[in-house]
Amino acid sequence: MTTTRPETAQEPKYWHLRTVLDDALEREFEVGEILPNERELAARFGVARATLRQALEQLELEGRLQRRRGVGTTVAPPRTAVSVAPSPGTWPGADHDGWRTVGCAEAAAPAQVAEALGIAAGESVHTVRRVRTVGDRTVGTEILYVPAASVPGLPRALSPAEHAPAVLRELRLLELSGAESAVELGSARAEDAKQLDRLPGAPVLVVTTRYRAGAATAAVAVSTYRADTCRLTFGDGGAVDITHHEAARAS
Amino acid sequence: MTTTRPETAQEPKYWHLRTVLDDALEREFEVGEILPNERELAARFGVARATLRQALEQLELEGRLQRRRGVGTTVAPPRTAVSVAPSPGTWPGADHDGWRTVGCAEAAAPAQVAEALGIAAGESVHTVRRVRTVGDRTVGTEILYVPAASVPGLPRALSPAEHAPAVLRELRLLELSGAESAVELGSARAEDAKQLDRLPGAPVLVVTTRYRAGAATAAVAVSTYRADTCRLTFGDGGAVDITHHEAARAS
DNA sequence: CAGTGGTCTAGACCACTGA
DNA sequence: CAGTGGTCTAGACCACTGA
Repeated sequence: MTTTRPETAQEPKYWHLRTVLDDALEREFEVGEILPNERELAARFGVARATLRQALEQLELEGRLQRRRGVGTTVAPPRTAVSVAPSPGTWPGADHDGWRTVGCAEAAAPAQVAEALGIAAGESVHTVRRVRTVGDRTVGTEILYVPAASVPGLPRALSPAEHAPAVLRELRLLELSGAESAVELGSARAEDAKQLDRLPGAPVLVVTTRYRAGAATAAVAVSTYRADTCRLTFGDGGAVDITHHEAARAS
Repeated sequence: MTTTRPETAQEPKYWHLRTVLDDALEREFEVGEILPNERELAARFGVARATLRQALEQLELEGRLQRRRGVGTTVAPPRTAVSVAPSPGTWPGADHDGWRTVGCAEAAAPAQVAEALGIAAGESVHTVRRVRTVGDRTVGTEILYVPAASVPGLPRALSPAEHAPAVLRELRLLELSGAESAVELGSARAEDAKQLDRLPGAPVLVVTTRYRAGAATAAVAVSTYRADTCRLTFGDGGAVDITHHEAARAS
């Protein structure tokens, strides 16, 4: 038996498949086009379906494919650029920042949240839930934690519909002295997954932002974006459009 | 047959397992501690090894576990905070920015790189390769593309050892007018994977940064960080330490 | 209800590590 | 060389979609 590429004999089958499929996608498929089904593709490449699926998973993770149960696998459009921490000096909840409020509650701060906010566990915190949509797609969800102490002027008796707007309005009365963000990889919890139209465990980019007013932390936001379809942009613009995929080929 | 939780009967087994393991890690294990091997764990939970592995993969993706072939699975330490785009107005290659140069070459710009740089394909570009280490761990790799036109004062005949330092030095002579970054999920190519001590296809956070001098793009950097072990920080500090894992529990 | 992707099994064998 | 995680197979069945 001879192999055509003895030097790459070590390469896992699924990784090689990924490359082959990736090239084929670029050459022979249009965005939105539907691929042959998995059983068909596996047979065509002479591998088990599980192996084929490993390759597809990679490509989906990289934003090249989109798979939907009961429907099929399609070629994904380029990732959506989502601007994060857009204009310095801006509190969350500006009028047209792309977010839509879906709920708000007041409760005692769990330990981890309290720690991030620099308050005692159990102190009262407003929890504003928001979703971000681009076109008609939900690309991100967010939980914004605002200590009750940050918004002392908040009226008492608020209707559920008035709660979130009031909290955000009060927040804007504070002078924002700075904000820091961190980005890391996570997996979608059941609730987020449903809102993002993904299965639980889907890879997400988690952005944690701390908003400061004076020396204190006035609020903390935890935002969750679909990792397969989003590219998070920081700084003045988001125009850079070299993807990892293309850059790697170039190297 | 009755299930103890009829309302969660729909939950995939591997997802439930992930949760159970995650709780067990927090309660019964120390950072660095080694877990029972996969065959043992699968037997203990009464699932196939493949199913157990799906749960472990999730936890590794989330930075909770570290798996090494031939060694075992250990509880991972908290993610390393890596500062990205640290001080505004700073070119890459400052003296102590955590990067170490590992090579430099000059070649014709491939199409994608040329486009990002705003130059014609085939124009000459210096390609500086660097790695970033924290402690003795390589957490990131980078390719910095600098058009030859950006560094006109570069001496001719340079020894390989002098090439990269000279390019970075020339770059610092330009006035930096701004920089934009984008973060997205990718998978490690063979070369990056080796440097990051991961297998090909490992999830990485890809940061693409465009450095501007005047209206032109003076350089583009593509940095690749281990997604399992890194948390990328933007802005003044990186002190926010709510992880997705903990925030989700709190919600 | 046909067709799709998602989950799960039981098993074999390979690549790698460190004693 | 024993023990670990990584790869791969062949198959069954489930959940979901849209005609």
